[in-house]
Amino acid sequence: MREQLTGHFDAVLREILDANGDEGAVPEFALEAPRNPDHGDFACNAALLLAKRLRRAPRQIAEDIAERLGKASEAVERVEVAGPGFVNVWLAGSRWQALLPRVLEEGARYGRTRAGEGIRVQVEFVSANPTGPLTLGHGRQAVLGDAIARMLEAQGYEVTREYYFNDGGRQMRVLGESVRARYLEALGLAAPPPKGADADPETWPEAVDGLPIVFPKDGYQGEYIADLARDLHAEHGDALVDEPGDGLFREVAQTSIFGEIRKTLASLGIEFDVFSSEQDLYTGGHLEAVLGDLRARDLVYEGEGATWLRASAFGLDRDRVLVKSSGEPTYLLPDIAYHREKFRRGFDRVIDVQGADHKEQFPFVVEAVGALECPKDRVELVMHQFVTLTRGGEQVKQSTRRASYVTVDELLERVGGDVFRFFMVQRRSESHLDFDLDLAEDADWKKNPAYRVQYAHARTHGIERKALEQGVAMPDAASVDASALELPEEIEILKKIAEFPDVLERACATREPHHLAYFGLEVAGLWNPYVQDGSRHRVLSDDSALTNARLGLTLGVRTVLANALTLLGVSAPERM
RNA sequence: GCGCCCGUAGCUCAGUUGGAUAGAGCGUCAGGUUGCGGACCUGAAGGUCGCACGUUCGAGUCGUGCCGGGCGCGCCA
Repeated sequence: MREQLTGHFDAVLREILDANGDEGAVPEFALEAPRNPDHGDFACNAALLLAKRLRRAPRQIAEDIAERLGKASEAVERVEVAGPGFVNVWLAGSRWQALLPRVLEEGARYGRTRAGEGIRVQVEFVSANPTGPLTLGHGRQAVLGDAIARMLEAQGYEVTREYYFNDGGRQMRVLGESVRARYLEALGLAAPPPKGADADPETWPEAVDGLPIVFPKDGYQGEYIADLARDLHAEHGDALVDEPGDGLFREVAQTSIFGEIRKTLASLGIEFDVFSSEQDLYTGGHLEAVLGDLRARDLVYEGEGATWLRASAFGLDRDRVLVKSSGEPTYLLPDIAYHREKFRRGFDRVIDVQGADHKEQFPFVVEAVGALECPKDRVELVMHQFVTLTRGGEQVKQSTRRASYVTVDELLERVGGDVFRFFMVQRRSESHLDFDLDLAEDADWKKNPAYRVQYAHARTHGIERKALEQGVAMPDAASVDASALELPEEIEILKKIAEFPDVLERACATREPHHLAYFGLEVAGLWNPYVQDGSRHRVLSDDSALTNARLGLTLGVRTVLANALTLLGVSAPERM
């Protein structure tokens, strides 16, 4: 509908420019639905943009546009010049009503496009190292990344969801050592690390009660580590006393924790297509290759016993270590190698979803792969800020170090996957997210935004159930006739339904799924009061034409709500 | 100190490539309903868009400088 009108405007502006002997291009004008309905269905600012160029008053140009436009299209019911020179357009009322058969026809496809057909895009997200359960930050990222992937799929892109984890470096060794320490504690051969006031590792004694503290100072203190150690003790007795932390302990811990992470993701309904590990890059010889290629471009040098990336050559503020003096790579080198592999695997577009704490390092990776002839402008970063948890009006303190943080699992247990997802995706990703646990646990659909949208959807099924009880058939695309929809609130709902494709397109293009959440809330905000106020407009009445139209509206509302919720990974229940 | 993000109603937050009178939910207040359910309706108040300059027909939106909050600035990942 808007495309058509844009075309009309384009043609009219061409005429006007020609009439003025101006052969320049038609300016990029805006044609949008104004907030204020008194300003028409669409408003165009073209006259304002042309005022200077044509040296005429904007209102005068607007009058010209309005006059020509009226003749150009039958879909236009009324054109008006307003304000400083806006051209406001009213479409014939039937235009909105004519939308309904199309929406019912397309159903789950409504809003989808094929814009991305044949384009391969990788979305890398979560990518948490298997050293512990997923935190709320990971949870936000999981929901965000998956929603972005879903939106891209809805636009026809060929999407690969990928999870990358570091299993080659120090962190995993520390993990193994932590489990080993707990194992030795279980055997009575080691003392646990001090707690409470003496918790600072720098002040730990060598031994307590004659037992050495073998727990690493930067070890993982979570209870799950002790659980793993107890399991190993139960299975192997004391047979592992001489086992190094970096061996069996590490492997068992990694496998077990990764299993838990995947279980958490599965309960959120998230499945990855590919898991990539740092270890694969080692065994494939990719690190040496990258290092050699960077060296060939004089981007690597030795200093202080380490190997450095000459990042200052890219205009970045400092150089970075690629290989430590110990001979071990930092995370940066595998990261560069990994990103080069992304392009070698044929992705046209690469999206990295990461927490704000990783943002600083992104340019180093991008510039490095760019120097290796990769199309660096096709890598983009979607950054998200952290999550805080509020309960009873107070922030719940989270401390990774003391392993006293709320996990995704714990929250899922309390509020369920749908509420979790909706809350996590409701905010712009670059804003802090305050997860209000009281609100999330509130079962009241009037208050809890996730339920408000779901309930609006369930209500459309409630109406259908009642219709069937009364022997009234639901209309379909062929039998629906929306012309009886004349009330302002009904036209408003139709307009909102018409917006959906634009909302999806924008949300997808900007990688901002929160627009879909707000769209759902807006639809619910129109639909719930409409249904509630059955005294003024009952859907089911004696007037069969009106009933048909309102049932059609019901199905239209259902369609956009179901589609929006599905794109967010939130279920669209038939009853609540 | 430097870099990035944020600052909009009492609270949590939206605000479409710069557009007309800045919005939603919750909370507050005032009326109306109390019929069965966890979930009733209507309306109102509430704003110097952190501050100040600048860009222009027009700034919450763009630029510069301050103020306040968060994150980052390792041979950690």
